[in-house]
Amino acid sequence: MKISEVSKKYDIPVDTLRYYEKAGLLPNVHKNASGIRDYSESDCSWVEFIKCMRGAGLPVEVLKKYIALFFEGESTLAERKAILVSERQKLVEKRDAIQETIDRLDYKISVYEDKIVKREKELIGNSKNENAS
Amino acid sequence: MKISEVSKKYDIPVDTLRYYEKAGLLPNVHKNASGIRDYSESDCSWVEFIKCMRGAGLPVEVLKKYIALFFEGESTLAERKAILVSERQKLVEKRDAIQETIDRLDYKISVYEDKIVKREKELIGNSKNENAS
DNA sequence: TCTTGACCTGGAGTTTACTCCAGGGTATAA
DNA sequence: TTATACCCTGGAGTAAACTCCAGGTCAAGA
Repeated sequence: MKISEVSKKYDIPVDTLRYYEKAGLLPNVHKNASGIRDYSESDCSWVEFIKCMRGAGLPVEVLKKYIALFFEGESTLAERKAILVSERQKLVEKRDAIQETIDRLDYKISVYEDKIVKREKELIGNSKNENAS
Repeated sequence: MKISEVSKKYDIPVDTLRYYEKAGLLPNVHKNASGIRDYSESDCSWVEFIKCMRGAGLPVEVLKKYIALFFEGESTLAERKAILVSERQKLVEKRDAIQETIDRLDYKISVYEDKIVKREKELIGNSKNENAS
């Protein structure tokens, strides 16, 4: 698969795909004789994984470390798991912080709705007065 | 309240508090004759609000706009509400993306646990063989 | 009076994650 | 065979949100 196809498939700019590779997130993308990338199925799975993780905000550095450990083999299983557990915990905290903010916004929005209705009523009242005077 | 007290109370660096002010998030912090900031109760409420919103990832620019509208008065109620609704929606999407990633990590972590247990068993097996030979 | 610590400003520097660009090679359709 | 579209690299540029620093003011305690 060529880079433009991967880009389209996962909706990631080609520059970003090259950047991820340079950063060490895609260590195994094969290049043909004239230097053009040819993404394998496995490369694509990694792209999809990276997209998901980046979408949740995991740092590129963390993904780089994880992926490097992955390609070191079985001896790194425990360390890889530790990374995932730690990042999972951070995501839970982030999700909860976001949820609290959503709840707070919900409340504020409902207050705004009340205020806006009230103000509209007042404006109608005023315009009636204007017409009457 | 002096800046260092606000900093301690909300766990926000003094430099960040000054930065927020410069960015327009705290338009009303009073300064005494010698130019030293004195945060009012109301300023503190804004600091707390900003901390919550920034913690969920709302951009400084958006907060700046919201706060500017707030100080313009009642005529901006609808516009302010629209900002909150729009940001709320983005947070919901973000929360859901994070939740999906958490779920995915949970699955991966459970797979890792299985693999690690399996590998430990094999290692014990090998060491038994070693002892026997 | 002197020193210490907290405060001030304007502006430069840092970090993260892209994003863009110049300059150049390659393949393929007309 | 020539134009067009796509690919490459290395490196510079950008955006957001801080974070740090130099150089200076000011109040209070020894």
